[in-house]
Amino acid sequence: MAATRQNITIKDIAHRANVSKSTVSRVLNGTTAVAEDKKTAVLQAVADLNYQPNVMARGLAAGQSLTVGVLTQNITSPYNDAVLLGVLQGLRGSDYSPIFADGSWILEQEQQAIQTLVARQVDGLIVFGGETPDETICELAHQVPLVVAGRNIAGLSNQCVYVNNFAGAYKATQYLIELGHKRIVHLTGKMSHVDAQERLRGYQQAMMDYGLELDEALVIEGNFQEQSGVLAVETLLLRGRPFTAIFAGSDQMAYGVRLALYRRGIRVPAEVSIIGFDDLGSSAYTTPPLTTVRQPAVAIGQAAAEALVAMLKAMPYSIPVFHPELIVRESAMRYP
Amino acid sequence: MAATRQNITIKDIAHRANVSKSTVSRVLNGTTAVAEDKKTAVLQAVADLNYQPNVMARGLAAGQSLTVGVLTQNITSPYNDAVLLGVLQGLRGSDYSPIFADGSWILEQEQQAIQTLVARQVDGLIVFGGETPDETICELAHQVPLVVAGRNIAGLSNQCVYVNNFAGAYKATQYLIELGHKRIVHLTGKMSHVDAQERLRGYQQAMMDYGLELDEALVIEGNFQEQSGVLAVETLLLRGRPFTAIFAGSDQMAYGVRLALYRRGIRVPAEVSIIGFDDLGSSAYTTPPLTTVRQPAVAIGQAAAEALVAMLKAMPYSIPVFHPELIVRESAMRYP
DNA sequence: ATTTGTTTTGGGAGCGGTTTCATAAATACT
DNA sequence: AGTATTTATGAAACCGCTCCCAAAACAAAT
Repeated sequence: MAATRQNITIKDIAHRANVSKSTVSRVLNGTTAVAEDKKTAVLQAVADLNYQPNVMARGLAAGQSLTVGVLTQNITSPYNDAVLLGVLQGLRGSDYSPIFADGSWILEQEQQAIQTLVARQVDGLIVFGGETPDETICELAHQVPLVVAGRNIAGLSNQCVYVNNFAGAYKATQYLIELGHKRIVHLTGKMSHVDAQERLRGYQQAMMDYGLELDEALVIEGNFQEQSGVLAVETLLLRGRPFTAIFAGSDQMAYGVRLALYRRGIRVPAEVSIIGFDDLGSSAYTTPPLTTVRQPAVAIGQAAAEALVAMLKAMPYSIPVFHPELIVRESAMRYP
Repeated sequence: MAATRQNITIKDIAHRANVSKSTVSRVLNGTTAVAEDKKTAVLQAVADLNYQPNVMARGLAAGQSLTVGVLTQNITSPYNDAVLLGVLQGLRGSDYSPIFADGSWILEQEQQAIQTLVARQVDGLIVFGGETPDETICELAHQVPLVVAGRNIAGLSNQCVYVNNFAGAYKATQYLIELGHKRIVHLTGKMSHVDAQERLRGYQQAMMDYGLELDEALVIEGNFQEQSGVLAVETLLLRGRPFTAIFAGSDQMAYGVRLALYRRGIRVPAEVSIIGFDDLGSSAYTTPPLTTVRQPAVAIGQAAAEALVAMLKAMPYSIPVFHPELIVRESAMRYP
């Protein structure tokens, strides 16, 4: 029933079952064969006393904590949240519990967070993005099993789970082009993030492949957030360069773009097409519903967690490749 | 620099500083006065060896784990995420680290999650909503310090942090009424949640206070998610009862409502006004920007965490009262 | 029946800290 | 100066569990 707080130990049940502590430990962990009768006696005692092993003692003795550290980055975007949810799901059922520490995209705080996690003897680490340089992470990877989510680190790519941003951006751009658009704006994320860089590359490649001009004025740097979307539109309008479509590097920015256009009375998609990136839950409910590139956020988190658990059990694991998928809804249409 | 994995113990630094383990422990915890010279020697050794105390060992010995358990409910809604972020922030700086377990709004799984947490000797618990009956939580509260977020439990209200849903709903409805609306729809959340019940009450009270008819047909049960918003509008239209405004029990449902109306070509707010509840980040960027009742999600989480930490330190604490605030944007207007 | 080989089982030494207790040193008091 | 107090410090017990090791129990083989 209710969790009885702090008391009965392995000793108690050893006594009650008339065996030694060692034997109790054995049946509990299944490390060695134990006579059937003693086994049931132990199990009975465990049930009777509602025994719960002390995880800390176990951890101390066995040298592992059965926890995995999760280094988050200021959980704030719906996308990250979804990945996190995936992690939780992926861990469920395993014996591991997640313990969080936040880095807030600030190098120093990240280091601090990692310290905290390591001091807590986490058995493994899941690292979300962050500002920590690749080499530092590689180094860290030698000291503790780790999986990186949402970031691809050179020399560690078999421990990274991410989607091909380049391909996703390419698809989005290609889609727009094939709809007849020629003056396509790309609103990037924060360019210090690899994701943003890759998406820009995908956009550029698609434009080039289709023989379209790469106009500098059509690329605007945002920061993944809504507000930068509205700013971008204002900048664009100010510049006066014509455009018929906007490919935003995140759904959130697409929302901002949408609103700014709405404010100016510019119809979507009749006058300007919009396409986003992420496919947040609410993107299916914007007006009009947003055409976007889906990143399977939950699946990514789950894969990361499962891979880590497999690593910890020294079992073979493989990280699936995640392909971004174009979700066609109603915010983009043929031009002219 | 990099976190050195698993090795130097208190013994090492005791040796290096030419003192006993006890003394090291003392200077580290400041439990007893220690001669100045030995103290600096210890500190020096700690610095030299980059010593990190083993949290599990410390926990075992001291009988506390310096972790707090967080019982989440299927992190999935942006609102919950924000509260969670607040918890993380509130814990930062304290010595406590959060460890998560998810209940998914499923009673059985919740129990399981709580078990897990308790087995890990968490020093305190933060409980998010959930299906666990009030009494069970009260009982639990006797066994482990705990704070409840987003739910008000009778007889435990000084350990609950939440907003006054009734007042928030009242405000929203009142606002609509004062704009001249008379046929106001209320789209509720899942009625098994107290929040939804309270909001409904607030709506009803406001209607009554202003002498407006309480038409059963104008109340529709949703489930907090977007889809139930579109369903609601369809139902409404089918019923054929006229209405000029919709007060949705969550922003997400408001999004759904907005889309359904858009589909039917019904203008917002010209023909129908919409008002939501929560004030999610993206609600400022919908078209039109959503008028809604703000719940200070992050602050709530933070308050919960801080209160818990205070409890654990046996310090006096008080949980601030959170007042929902009406955020007037553009989805509601005067009628006629 | 004795020896050899296999399981089972209990005893006990850690794991890395904290904390009680007793001792040694330092300070106070008569 | 001698005794009573008050610190500062180290030794050792303990937290609850795992796991090595050797003793015990049982089987098989000579």
